[in-house]
Amino acid sequence: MPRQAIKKNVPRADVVVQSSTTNGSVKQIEKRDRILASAVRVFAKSGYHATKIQDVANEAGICKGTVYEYFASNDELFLAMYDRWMQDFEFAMQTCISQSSDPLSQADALIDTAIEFYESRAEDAPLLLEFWAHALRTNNPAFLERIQSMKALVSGVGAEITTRLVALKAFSKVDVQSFALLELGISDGIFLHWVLDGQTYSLRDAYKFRQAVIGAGLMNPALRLALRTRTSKKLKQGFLSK
Amino acid sequence: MPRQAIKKNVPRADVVVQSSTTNGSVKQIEKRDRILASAVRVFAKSGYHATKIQDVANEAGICKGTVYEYFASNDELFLAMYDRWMQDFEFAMQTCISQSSDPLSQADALIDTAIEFYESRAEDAPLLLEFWAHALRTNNPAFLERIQSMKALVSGVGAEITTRLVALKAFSKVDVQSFALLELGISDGIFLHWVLDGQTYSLRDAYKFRQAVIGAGLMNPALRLALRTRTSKKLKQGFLSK
Amino acid sequence: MPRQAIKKNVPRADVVVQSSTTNGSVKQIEKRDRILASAVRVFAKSGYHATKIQDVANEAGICKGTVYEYFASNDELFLAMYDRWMQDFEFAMQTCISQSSDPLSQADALIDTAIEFYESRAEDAPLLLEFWAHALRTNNPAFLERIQSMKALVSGVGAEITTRLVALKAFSKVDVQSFALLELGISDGIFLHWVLDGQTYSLRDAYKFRQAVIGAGLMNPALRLALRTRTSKKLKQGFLSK
Amino acid sequence: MPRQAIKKNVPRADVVVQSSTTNGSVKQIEKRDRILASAVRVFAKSGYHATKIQDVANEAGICKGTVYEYFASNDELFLAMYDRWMQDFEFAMQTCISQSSDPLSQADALIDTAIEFYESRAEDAPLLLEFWAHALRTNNPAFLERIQSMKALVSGVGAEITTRLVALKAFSKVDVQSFALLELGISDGIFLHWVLDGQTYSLRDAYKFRQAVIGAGLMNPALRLALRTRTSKKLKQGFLSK
DNA sequence: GATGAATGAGACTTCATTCAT
DNA sequence: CATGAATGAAGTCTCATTCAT
Repeated sequence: MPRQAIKKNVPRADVVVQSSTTNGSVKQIEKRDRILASAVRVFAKSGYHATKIQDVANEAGICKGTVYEYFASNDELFLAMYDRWMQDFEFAMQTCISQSSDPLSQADALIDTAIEFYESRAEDAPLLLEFWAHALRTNNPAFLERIQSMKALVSGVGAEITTRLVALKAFSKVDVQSFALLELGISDGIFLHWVLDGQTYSLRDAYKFRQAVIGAGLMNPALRLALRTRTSKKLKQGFLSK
Repeated sequence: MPRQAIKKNVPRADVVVQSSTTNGSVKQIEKRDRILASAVRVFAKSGYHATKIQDVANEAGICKGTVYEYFASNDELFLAMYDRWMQDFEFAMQTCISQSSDPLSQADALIDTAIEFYESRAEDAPLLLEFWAHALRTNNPAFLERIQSMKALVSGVGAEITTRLVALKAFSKVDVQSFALLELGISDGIFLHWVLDGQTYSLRDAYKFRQAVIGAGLMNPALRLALRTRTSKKLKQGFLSK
Repeated sequence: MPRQAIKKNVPRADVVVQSSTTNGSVKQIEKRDRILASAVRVFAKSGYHATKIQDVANEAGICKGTVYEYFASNDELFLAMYDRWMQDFEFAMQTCISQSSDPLSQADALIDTAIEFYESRAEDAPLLLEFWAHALRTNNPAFLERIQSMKALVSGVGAEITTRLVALKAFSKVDVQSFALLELGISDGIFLHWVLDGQTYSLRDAYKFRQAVIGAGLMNPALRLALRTRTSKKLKQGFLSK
Repeated sequence: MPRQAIKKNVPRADVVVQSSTTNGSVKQIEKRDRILASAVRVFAKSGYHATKIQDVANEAGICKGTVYEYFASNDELFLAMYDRWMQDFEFAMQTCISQSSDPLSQADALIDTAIEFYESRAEDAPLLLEFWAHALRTNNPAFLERIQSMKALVSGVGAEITTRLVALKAFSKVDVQSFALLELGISDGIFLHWVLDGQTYSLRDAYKFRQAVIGAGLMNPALRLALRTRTSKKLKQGFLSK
């Protein structure tokens, strides 16, 4: 069935619970994973546009035609890579949130998740930018859709936490959707400049600095007072000092 | 002068006050400008990677070879486009800053400049993302250099204003470099998501919302109190409501 | 294996005795040979500089891209053609030399080899000139290297024969290296003018005439006397009479 | 009259005896000469095929279009260059011959002329090879015609000298046409290898060595005896020793 | 399923030549 | 006459995609 690569179903790695009769499928899935992992390495090294199918095949130690058995195009590889990432991110986020029921801790944990996620993928960071840029240009709507659903997910979680913080009077009243979206923008903006600056400072410090600034903004006076010393110290220190 | 397109001197548009003896130069500059303008239109429509020199030539109503007379490559065209933008942005920023000597007004004005700049170039917005992504991938260091110098310029202005706000005790003490860089990141992050969201809400409202959040964070208690009503209203309203 | 045409191993045609397991390789080699043969035909007809990859592909009945699978450039094709020639020449020379152990006969045989080689490739003759001219101009050092090694080979054989002739007192004492090099120059010079003259006379006659002149020069008096009649006849006859 | 460069008559430099009314023509001729000289420099440096009209114009300090005023094509420049050379060569040869009436001295002088001519143009040497190669390939018959007439001239002179040497019984009887042609081939063959060898030895020594070999071949016994010591020394020494 | 040779559309770039100024 | 910008044909080379083995 070599001729229609596109027909291959695209199984989630975590759904691979297969009966013994679909044994062959397991192998297929493993191979698909191997190709995808190779693609990410090549993408990360050379960038999306400079990556040729042949490069991916070489990296995976297979031959060109075989890549087409599993992925119909570079675009599909790129999407699958994003899916894998976002799966990981979602998993990390859910794990993180579930550790605590206190919204303030959860807010912190959410940011930590983002930091760890990005820092652990520092080499792939430019790929995210390329993904965004590509999503805006390609005719394939799947790209923007993926981004939208990821945004919905993350800002949904953020909005929920914020809602609870407002309910607890820890935060001023605020349009939670807007605030969650703003937070997302801020996070990605910091990330963006961290990447453009060649990752020359600590992403964690930058995020913590932003928390000191933003947090201070919405907190109620009592809470702000309680955190004043810590906040003040962080503000004065910045995130650029070595 | 066909073989060294790169050597064509690249005069600032605003310096083109030439004596009659440099007549030929003026024509060249005008042609270069025309090609560049065509390129931007094509880039904006199809994206950087999908744009072929032939497309630019068609758009400009000239033939392929002529494009090469003025720009050695697509990259050069892309850089020139960015230069033109940044020139415009710098000019707008300087004009804006010089309107007032009050740092609070200047901070507002700075943000207004950014808003107006981006909104007036809404169609080209994805190009900025592509520029960033490309800068991280190409071997041509000029791309990242351009970004660095733009960052230095804007964050320099921001840092100066912040320094004065801190000196006036309007703002809490803060590492001004970090804060200026954070502001830049935040601005670009909001812009990024505005673009990814298909520019479906008002960029201005988003920026104003962010001012309510951030400004509230660093302001001294008196100032915050004075602005409380306005801030509170903005926070509650968000930027997503139509 | 498309991206590194150059890496294709370039087996000597006479070594292609392959086990059945290297079946694929044999096919590749055959195809390479077929392309090369086509290239030589096209080169011979139109000349090196006028030959486009597309022409070679057309002649071989394949498409452009396929040529690039086997040869990275026109230059490589040209070199391979020369290699093939020189392989053939070397083989013919070695065969010829080994037929006899008498140096005088060997000297004759060597010249016969050259004559037969050139005459049998009369159509390709201008290509040799082009190869020389190109070797002096291209940045690719392989061209001159090939020429040098061919010169070393031929003049080495010539020097050895001459050394033996001198040892036998058949020839006057002479610097054998210089003499061998001179012989080579003379041969190629005659060939050159034969080509420039449109191959309008017999190359063989010209070479024989030259033997009468040169041989007469170095031979010892006894030998010269013995050959006088034959030599004298050849000298009087020249090589231009039909 | 810019449109038909080809119509310009191609005056010999030595024929420029013009009335004052054709004053402009003198300037034209001078300019033509200047362009030609520039062309030779560029040809010599980069080779015929790598030379663009623009390069010639740059070297001459004029602009591209002007080259076309004087030469319709690169080919015409190449031919003109050859003409200039051959004019010089012819002049040198005639001068040289006329210095003496003794054919042996004239034969020597002829060779000296060739040596000096080639040595003084060592840098241009590869151009001669390119000229030959090009002559065999181009559709323009003028190239081969030029070569033929030069050959006729030189071998004519050579034949005349040889005829006289034979008449004087200094040389054995020989077909003078063939011998003259052989001499020409030998000269060019030595020259050819001298160029291919990177001009690493003395062309003069190589020519003198060849004279020892060839001269010895045709000379009558008495003459040979008279020159024996000199000849023998040259033969032993060769031309490769430093 | 895997392979990798073949394909050929298509982008890049160069440059001889023209021609308006 | 000189200029040099414009032209566009022509060649190089790449690589996504197909498909026979």
